[in-house]
Amino acid sequence: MKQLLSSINIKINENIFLKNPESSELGKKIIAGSIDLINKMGFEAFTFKKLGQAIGSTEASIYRYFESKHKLLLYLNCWYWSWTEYKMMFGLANISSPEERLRKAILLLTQEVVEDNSFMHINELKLNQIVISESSKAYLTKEVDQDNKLGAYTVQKQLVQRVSDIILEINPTYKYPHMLISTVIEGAHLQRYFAEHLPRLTDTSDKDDYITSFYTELVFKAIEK
Amino acid sequence: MKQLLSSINIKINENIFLKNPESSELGKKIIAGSIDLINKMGFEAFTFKKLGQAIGSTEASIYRYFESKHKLLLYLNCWYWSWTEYKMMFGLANISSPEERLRKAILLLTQEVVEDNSFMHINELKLNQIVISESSKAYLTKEVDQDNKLGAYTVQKQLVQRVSDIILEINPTYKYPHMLISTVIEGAHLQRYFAEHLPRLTDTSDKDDYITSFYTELVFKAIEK
DNA sequence: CAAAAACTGATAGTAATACTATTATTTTTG
DNA sequence: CAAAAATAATAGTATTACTATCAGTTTTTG
Repeated sequence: MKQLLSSINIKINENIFLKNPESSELGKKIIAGSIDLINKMGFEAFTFKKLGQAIGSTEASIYRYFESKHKLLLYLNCWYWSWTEYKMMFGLANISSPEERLRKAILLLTQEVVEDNSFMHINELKLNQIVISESSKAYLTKEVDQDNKLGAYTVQKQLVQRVSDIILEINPTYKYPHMLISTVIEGAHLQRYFAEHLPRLTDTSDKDDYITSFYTELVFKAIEK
Repeated sequence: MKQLLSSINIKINENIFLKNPESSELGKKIIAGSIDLINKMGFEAFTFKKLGQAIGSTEASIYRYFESKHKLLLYLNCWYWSWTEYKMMFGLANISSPEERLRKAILLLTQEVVEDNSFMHINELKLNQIVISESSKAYLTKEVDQDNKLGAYTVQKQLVQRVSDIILEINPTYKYPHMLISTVIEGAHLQRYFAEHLPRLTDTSDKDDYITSFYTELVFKAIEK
């Protein structure tokens, strides 16, 4: 898997950047550095000036890659979901039972990212943290509709569609497959955040992965005929 | 209900404001005006200067009520959830069946706010929109833990606890009542946002309230013994 | 009812942010 | 190796998120 993934390069919608960060060393430093910095200081406090200092470059140079820090966040978000989609495609291949495929899909969507597959310059662990804490800021803005037109959320939609299709394979009459899956995706991230910062909004345990268990059970009961 | 609610005044945690906005005309204008403006332009573009202009006052005067626009958002959030808790308390009173209480609770948590009970200067409809689009920004920050210590999220926690207790009344062995309810609360808001801006992440229909139906079904199936 | 206290508005000021523009230098590539 | 492209260095602008000061007005309270 590690080998396999490392040889694939994740393609990001071209509308999101001005110059592809994968196309140069500086670009890669911008991505790696931003993952680091946003994780450390939060998206609000993060600036291109600070990023420039951190990676030994300048504000102006970074602006040649991304129009704004909001676009950079869209980029990271896109990357994360494309990466998740790849993991999903490989993870579900060769599983014939739709129930097993669904189970695996939920696992992939809800489990904690622990190992760093070290996708070159991208630390998936830190990126996962960012997606948990910051990604909703990528769409909860007055520019959603514009960004949506640019295709900034296409990958998420695809992912939701893909898993919804599995649900419909199992129960073709289930009425809310998209709602169910988007509830699981966003919910799982939120529950991880709550577990760390607002534990009374969730149920925690040291044992196994409560979050995955909860959502797996939830989905299978929901779609039961 | 309208009469009843109007006579109650919602008490907000004193740590959140510098001076209680309920204590003066200017304070009330700040709240009413901010609900209006944040709704119109989004939290990011909203500033105290613009608010001052909108309500015929000044930036400096507003800063005497709230330390920052973030604190003002916490205030609006607190107000909304306190209001929801009141609606819940009245709505659930005298219902003896825990199943019926749970059903009503889910309805109150997931339904669209349509009428404006006109709680004096507060437009609940607009406030509901703000909570949908902006409230996650109230906790997805690097200051969560501090704000949590101030008690900024106490009402939400209480609400989750209250509904969890109903679940446990129905099924005392259910393992994830808090996760289930916080998933419903946040999920319902998110689904409304998706329905408006990212419809492929949800399932829509013109007919009845799909969101309430979905979450009601989800919860009852989840807690089945 | 007078003095004190609190409140508000007006104005000014600061450091930082989110950019844009210009030019010089370095690197790439044909 | 020359032309083109990319980057660094620097400067500049409007706006933001505040803080500070002060004077006039209202409210409190002894």
